[in-house]
Order: sequence, then C-alpha cells, then structure tokens
Amino acid sequence: MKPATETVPLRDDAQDDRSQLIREALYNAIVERRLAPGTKLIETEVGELFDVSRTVVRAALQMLAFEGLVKIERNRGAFIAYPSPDEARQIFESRRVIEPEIAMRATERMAMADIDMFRSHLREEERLLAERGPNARRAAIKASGDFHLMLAAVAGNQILERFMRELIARSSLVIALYGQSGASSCARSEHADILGALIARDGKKAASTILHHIDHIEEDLDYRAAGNAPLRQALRL
Amino acid sequence: MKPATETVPLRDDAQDDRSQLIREALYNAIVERRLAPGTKLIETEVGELFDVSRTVVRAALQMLAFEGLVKIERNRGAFIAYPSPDEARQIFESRRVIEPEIAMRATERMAMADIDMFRSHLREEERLLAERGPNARRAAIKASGDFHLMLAAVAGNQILERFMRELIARSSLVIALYGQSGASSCARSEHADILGALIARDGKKAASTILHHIDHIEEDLDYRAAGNAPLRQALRL
DNA sequence: CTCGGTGAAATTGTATGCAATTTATATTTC
DNA sequence: GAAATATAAATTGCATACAATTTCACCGAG
Repeated sequence: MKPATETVPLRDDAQDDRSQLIREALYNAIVERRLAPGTKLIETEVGELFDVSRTVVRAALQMLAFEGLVKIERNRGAFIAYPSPDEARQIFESRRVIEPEIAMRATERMAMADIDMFRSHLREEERLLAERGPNARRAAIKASGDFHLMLAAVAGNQILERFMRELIARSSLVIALYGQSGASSCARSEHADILGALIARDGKKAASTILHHIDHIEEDLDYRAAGNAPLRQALRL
Repeated sequence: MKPATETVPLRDDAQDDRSQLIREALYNAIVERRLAPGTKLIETEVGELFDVSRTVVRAALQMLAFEGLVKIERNRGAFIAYPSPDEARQIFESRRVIEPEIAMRATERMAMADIDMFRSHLREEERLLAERGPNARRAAIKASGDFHLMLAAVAGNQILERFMRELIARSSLVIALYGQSGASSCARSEHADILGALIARDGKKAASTILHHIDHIEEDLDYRAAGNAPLRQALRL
C-alpha cells in the first residue's frame, strides 16, 4: 500500500495548517473514491478523527463546499456532493474550455525536467492499471487525475491550476456516479499521446488531443444511470 | 444615489444566509473599489457592523480568502488582497482563456430577453460614464464588470460563471493598483461591439472582440507602478 | 403491518471565553 | 531626540457552551 503518486500539494500558501490538512485529506478521499457522493460528513466525527474541534473541521468543510465538492445544507450538515447530470455536463464543458489552453501553455513552458516527470508518471499510471485490487484501482484513478494537474502546474498559472483541481475532483464524483466501464479512468494511452504532442512542442496537437481525451471520458458516462441516488438528491430537495 | 445596476446575485444556492450576506457586501465593496487593496478587515469590527459574532464573519472572510480576494495571514488577520504583478498577469491570462469561450456560448444561447437586458445595461453604463463624481465612477466600474458577468450568466455554465465572478473581482483589485488612465474601466464602446457580435450571432467575432477588449484593459496597466505598496506586500513577507 | 405522532438523542449554528500572538504605547537608555 | 526595551491593549485561533433544528427510535391507533 504505497502512496502510488507523489501527492501534488493542494495549495502553496498554506494559511491555516490544520483545516487545510483536513481539506486535503477529504479532497484526496474524494478523488480516490473512498468517499462516495452523498456521504454525510459529521463535524464531530471528522473532528475526533483529526483531533481538532468542530471549528476547524467547519472551516475545511466550508472550503470544500465553496469549490463544489461538498454540499452544506442548512441545519442538516455537509454531504459529499452529488452532481446532477446537468452539473456534470457543465463540469466537462468547463474542462473543455480550460484544458486545451492549459495544454498549449504547458507546451510552451515545459522544461526537460518536466518531461522526465511526465514519463515516470506515465509509467506509474500503466503499472497501476495493470495491477489488481481495489487499492490499485483507487491509486490509478488518482494518478489519472494527477496527470491533468501536472499539466496545469507546468502551464504555470496558479489560478487555472486551482480551477483545474476543483474540476478534476468534481469529475471524479461524476465518474463515480455515472461511469460505466471504468475505462473512463484509464482512457487507454491517451495521456501518452498528449505527452507526445508536448514533447514535439506541438501546442495545437496537444490541445486537440486533450480535447478528444475529455470527450472520450465523457462518452463513457451514462447520465440516465442516476444509480442509487439518495432520493433527496434525486429529487433535488 | 440609486443602485445603478441590478445586482447579480452572488450565488443561487444560498447556504448560510448571514456569512453569505457579509461575503456579498464585501465582494461588492471590493468591486466598487470602496475597499482598497491591503485594507485590514478586523473581525470584531465587521461583526459589529453586521451585528453578528466573529464566527460568521470568519466564515465570510475564509470564503473570500479562498477565491483570492482576501489574504489571511496567520495570527495577523485578513486583508484585502494585494495582487502582485505576476498574479495580475495570471488573472488576465485566465480571463483570456475563459471569456472568449463564454462569448461563443453566450452567442449560441442568447434569447431575445437577453438582448434587451444587454441593451439597457449598456445604456446604463454610458449614462454612468457621462456622470461626474466618485459615486458615479464606482457605479461605472461595477457596471463594467457586471457586463462580463451577464455574459457569463447567459452562457449558461454556473461553474464558469463562478470562476468569472472571482476573476472580475480580482481584476478590479488589479486595476485599482496598476490602472493608469482610469480608461481601463471604460474601454470606450467595446462592450457595444461585443453585443453587436452577439446579436449578429457571430460567435467567432464575439470571441475575438472580447479577447481584444481584455487586451486593451491590460494594456492600460502599469505593473511597475506598484504605487504605495504597504511595504509588507511589496517585500512579499 | 403501516401510518402518524411523541420524546430523546444527535447534530448543527452561533456566541463566547481563553490562551497565544501581534500591535501599539510607554519607558528607559544612550 | 533616537533606538531599544518593557508593558499594555488589541486581535486572532481555537475550543467549548448552549439554543435551535433535525433525526431517530419508540409506541399506539387504525
């Protein structure tokens, strides 16, 4: 049970350590699909888990709520977000807007060290994909998302990087809800194709490749399959 | 002293009324340049102003910090953000990524009612621009930003809309810091040009027009003019 | 057995208290 | 008078207390 991928830090400017720490833990749990959409997050429970008071848990939950990963319902508490099909479409539309541009900029700014990083990351992705077991599966999902985040990091715009972080996490929730074959996380070797375009310094190609990649991910979704929606979410109450 | 423009609601899903209310009030104050970059926001002071405890003020400040409008320094408090030139560049780069796409989508989705809305908004903008006095000036600045937000609203993607809200507010801070002629807020009649492209259902044209518009806004900035930086920010401590 | 209601337990929203830290003021020293 | 230091005030970070609300379990009526 190794950490699989070097965790990309959530934010460089760590303001308040502890709530930030909780936020990152919950963020990772969401991306790795340990926390299913709709799951209730009880403040005292989380607090005991991290040995802090509700105050700091609250701060973490509010941050997550702000980026759409958690839904806070007044007097009812915080729940892992349960994206509707419409939200899901908006998430992928947003990605189609941002990611090609990120790919272009990453192509320009990429250094040699970045290439190595991408290459070793891709190897890791393939290794995890080959492995069996739920843990490897989770790690693979996370690694798949991390690839996109690494791209954003190389692009060198911290604002877009933060937007992407939100979109990746929300995508993870969407795939958990509406994903079909699970192939959505793999998407064959498209990441390698993207890296190829990057190395060739072909920004246009990188942009179009990643655009198709996003299309493929979304094509694997079935928005009708609202699955076992907690009903309250299904009726949008 | 009329409200000038119908205030675009900050968020549809009002979670906790009171901190949300404070957030919106501070947001508006930032966009209208009533609150200068670097201004300290003392929790008890804000609390007394809104007649709430520090707890709920804190929540509001943390939200604003999360979207980059406020900087919270541990044990020192919350300050209106003081964007560095580098941050400023990233803000405008992000806008160049998102806004043309928003314009394209708005072109497709725009209805008759929207056209009327835009037209009356433009009239209002020009009226405010013609008026004298600091209040009219503030209202004009706000209205100028609202135009972009209306565009985002028409585009029909709430996620991108939220991103834009953040970027508009942060742009306002940047312009307050590095703006030269003040013409940055006006940018002549470029909003009208954008609307023209929209009405003509020419998405490409709308996209390129808004792109140039953003360029013009940024051209009017002078990043050297770090102005009277609070020194602590100037030295980035 | 299901439906509706009642009370207890759990949970959240907010205010407040206290320690830790920072900021401002006063005082000393040179 | 300026710099350095000590002291007091202001402010934040966090935990906790308490009221308001929701959730749950139980029970009785139909």
